[in-house]
Amino acid sequence: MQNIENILQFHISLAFKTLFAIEIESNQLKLTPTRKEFEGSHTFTCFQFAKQTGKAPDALGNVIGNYLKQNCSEISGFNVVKGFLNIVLTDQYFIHFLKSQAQKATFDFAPNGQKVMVEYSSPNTNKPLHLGHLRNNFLGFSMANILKSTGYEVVKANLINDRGIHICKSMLAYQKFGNNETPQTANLKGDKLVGKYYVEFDKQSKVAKSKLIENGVSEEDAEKQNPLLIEAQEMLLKWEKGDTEVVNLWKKMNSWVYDGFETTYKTIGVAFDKYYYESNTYLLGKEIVEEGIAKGVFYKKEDSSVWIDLTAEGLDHKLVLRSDGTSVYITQDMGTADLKYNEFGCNRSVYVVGNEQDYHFNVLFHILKKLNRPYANGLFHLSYGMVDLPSGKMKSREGTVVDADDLVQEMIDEAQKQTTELGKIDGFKPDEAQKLYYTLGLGALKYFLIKVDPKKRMLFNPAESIDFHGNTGPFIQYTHARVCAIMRKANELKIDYKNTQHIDLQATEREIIALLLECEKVVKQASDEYSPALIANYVYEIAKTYNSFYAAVSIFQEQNQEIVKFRVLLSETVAKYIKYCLNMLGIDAPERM
RNA sequence: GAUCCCAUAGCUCAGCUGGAUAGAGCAACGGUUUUCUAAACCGUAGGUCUAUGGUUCGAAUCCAUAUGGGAUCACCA
Repeated sequence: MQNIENILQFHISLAFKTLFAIEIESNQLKLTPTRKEFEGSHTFTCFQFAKQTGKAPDALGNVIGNYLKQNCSEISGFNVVKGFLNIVLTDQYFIHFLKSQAQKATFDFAPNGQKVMVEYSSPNTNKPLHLGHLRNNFLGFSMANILKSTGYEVVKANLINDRGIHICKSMLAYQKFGNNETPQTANLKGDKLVGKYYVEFDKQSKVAKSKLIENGVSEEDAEKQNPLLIEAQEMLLKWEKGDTEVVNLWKKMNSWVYDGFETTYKTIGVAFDKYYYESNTYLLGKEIVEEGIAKGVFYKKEDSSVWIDLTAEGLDHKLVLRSDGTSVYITQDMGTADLKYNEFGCNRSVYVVGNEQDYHFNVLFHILKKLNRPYANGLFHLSYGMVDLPSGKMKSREGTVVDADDLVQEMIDEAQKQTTELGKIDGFKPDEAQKLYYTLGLGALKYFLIKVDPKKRMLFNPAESIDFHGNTGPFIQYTHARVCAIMRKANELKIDYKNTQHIDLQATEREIIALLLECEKVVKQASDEYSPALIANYVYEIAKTYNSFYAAVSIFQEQNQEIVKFRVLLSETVAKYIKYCLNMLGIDAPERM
């Protein structure tokens, strides 16, 4: 069945052609949802066509409205208010649409033959995951689901930053102060144990630094002369040379961290198809530098450092290789981009990375375009804002981070508290109840982090637990569970709702179906614009409108059996849409709560 | 110094590819349950859309400038 918006646009375009001999492309005719206070579901704005048709907006609306009413069987009527043509669809069309949706096994788009990689999470192995990582993980996982739903073949990748000076800091502190403790002996998750030594390094190096300053060394020199930092740098050199002792320690501590991360990933419900490790990729990209010089994209300075001039793009001159021939970050990112493409051949590639790296990715993408990489035009940086606390930015060294595992547990506990208070788990087995707390706690957390436009920074107040009422995950989950209760009763009563006949609809019923008509467009937009938030806000709209309907009418008390059937069908379809949308966000839709 | 992002109700956010009287949730106040799940629903109140100018039939939305907040740019990662 063809999309109603296209049908309307087609007929409006035809109206312009027939009535005014004006050719307007269908997709130039913008339709907006009709405001609630007017009758209709789609609105066509006439102002912009007043001049070329020589008619006042109101008159134009009437002429087109009449044409549509006579020529388009999906339209039952129209009204014109101050130049806005509000189009009223027939109830038959709404019901027909509902029935067609009820038959669908899935709302996924047909495969489009394109392949996309979504790189997200990408943690450092020197400290545990925190709230900021959760935003990244939920956005990335959700984005992968949305792309998959719109027809892409998706590869979820995690590029783990497992080497570098920050890792050596944890290693050094462990070596000095760790007494060979292990996650088992310390009874700590592996990532937490390693993180503990990262903090310890910072603490000890501050002590060492202030001692130097006491002895008359300047602030700046004390930083450079700090013996702990020097040792860490030496350790990094040893690692690069493959020193057995250092490498073994590195392997041991990283394996602890990976165990810890896997536990967290499993809990928060994210997964990856491919892991990349910087220890394997940090040397990549040098041959691309050579290639770039040969192509004249890069230039070499006298000190043999290599640069790119991006002033024409409004950026700067940017270093791509140091004078000593060693890589910088962007060198390996070029190499990794090639590696990914050679391995998976994705024509699109999404990097879910915080907005502090906006400039970096801007440069990287410009470089890859200049190097004529076949995948260059499909690159996208899904940049997201920081999660701030009321006190400001989270800082791991200052202990002001909200730990991911702790927060998840708090959410589950809060779900348990609220569920128990409401007395909603009668008849639940203990493990079912536990699963529900988990589903609701995670649902609240994920929705909270996803509903905000990714590019905006957002505020999290630890003093106020994340809400379970209003515009929240549990509200939407609740609506789903409500419908499931309806369906259980409908099945009990053996209502043959799939076979619903044509009836007259209520305004609120039309409103719901009009929303469902929007779904495809919203999902497409979320996919094209890389914004899971659009789906979050959309599914909330559905839940809210359905709850309004639910309170306004009675389904099973209704005398007319055809109306009962219709309402059950409407309810079932709403539940399917809610579940579909929530699942794209990585949120489960419970059947009871 | 340069560049980028952000600013909407007391709070948290939608709306931003120009359209009708700027919307939700939370918090506040009032109401709704012998009926399908009240984590809900209905209502009241709450706004100089940071400011000024411009573009036009029409600006929260586009442009310019200013203010405030954040981030980035170094042979750092």
